Amino acid sequence: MGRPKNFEPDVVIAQAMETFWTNGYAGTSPADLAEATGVAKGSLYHSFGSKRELFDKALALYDRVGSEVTEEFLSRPGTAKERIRAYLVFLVDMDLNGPVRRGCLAANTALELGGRDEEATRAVRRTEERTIELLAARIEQGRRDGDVSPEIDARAQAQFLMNTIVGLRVMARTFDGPTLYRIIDTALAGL
Amino acid sequence: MGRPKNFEPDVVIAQAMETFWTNGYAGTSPADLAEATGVAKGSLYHSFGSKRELFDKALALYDRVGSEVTEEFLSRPGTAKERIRAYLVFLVDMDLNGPVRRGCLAANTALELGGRDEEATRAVRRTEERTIELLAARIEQGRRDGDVSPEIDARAQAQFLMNTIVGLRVMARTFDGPTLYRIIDTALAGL
DNA sequence: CCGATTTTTGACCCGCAGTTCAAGAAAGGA
DNA sequence: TCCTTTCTTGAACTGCGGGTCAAAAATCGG
Repeated sequence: MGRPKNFEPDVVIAQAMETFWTNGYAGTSPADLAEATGVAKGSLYHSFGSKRELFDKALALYDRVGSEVTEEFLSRPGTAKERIRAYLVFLVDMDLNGPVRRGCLAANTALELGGRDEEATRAVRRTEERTIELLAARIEQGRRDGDVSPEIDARAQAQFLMNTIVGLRVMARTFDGPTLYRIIDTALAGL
Repeated sequence: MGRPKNFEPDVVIAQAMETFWTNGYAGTSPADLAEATGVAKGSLYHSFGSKRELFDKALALYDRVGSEVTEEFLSRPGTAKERIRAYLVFLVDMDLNGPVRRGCLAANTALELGGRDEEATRAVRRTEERTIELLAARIEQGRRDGDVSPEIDARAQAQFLMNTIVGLRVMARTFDGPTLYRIIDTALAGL
């Protein structure tokens, strides 16, 4: 009972995520969120409590969607190296083709709030860990399939790739496509 | 003539740099700068014009100091791989040992202002380019010395290393020392 | 010592960020 | 229909961020 919500909370969270992604946490005002979602400020506070709590929901959504995309990319047919390259290229292209280069929400948050904000730091780390797991699993599978050398330490390699990804998404702010693609090639030379 | 300045502009810029480095551009208020420098707000505005202009000076200083340190590290005796490893370890340790993990001012700025702020983006890119040059030159020298394979493309390798550095300085916000050192090892395996 | 020049400084201003709130609107139940 | 509950919304409030200013304080040349 009571008056029904006249918006889909999940949709609003998704719109908020986009806004935070583009403008950063501090760079997004309640007014921005109201405009982006079409929901009045007061109503947002009523439903989500605070800007901060809404941001947490946005981070969680980003984590879910991100790991789905990663899984999807890595599970398609091909060698480990091929699939991982396709994934990295996809990430870079996402930045290059967008109207604004916004990088990775998790990495952006790590830089903006990392160390200063307990909860945000944990959320970011969770997202990174999960990606590392997925990469490590795919490399492991490559070893079983025989397209990855048994010398390779899957987890170490996955952590290194995670580092490369984070780097790329920051470098995408300042460097051009060819340079970024060349970095991908060099990073994957060891696989 | 006129009343002499009560402070060393270079010292104030250095103190401002530290503050921006720790708290970010948006996260640093004029009041913070006044407290960090011991100079009253009005006086800072009189001398530097605006928060933004002071930040530009801070970025320029960071660039100068950074390239000196890089040069210093790479020019010591040893193979290219040894010297570059020492440099990467130094950067990581800097973050790990500090009271707060603040990463790299240039990378932080790339994320905070990159794409949105013309001047800042250029400054960051300048710093990154310079580092790449220094790394490429050292690798080139390694090739001449015979400790680097002639197969290696010095510039591509340098860009890749720059990417690794940027990644490390973001990952330092969320990951522990051993993981970061392992990433360095993996990244340098190809040299 | 006086005026010209340059700094110093806290007080002051404007606007906006983040939040709260009171009044009203839309449901369902008795 | 009226009451309760839940949601909606713009108005209003508080605090602070970035910046300006007027008056006082150093310094120097004449």
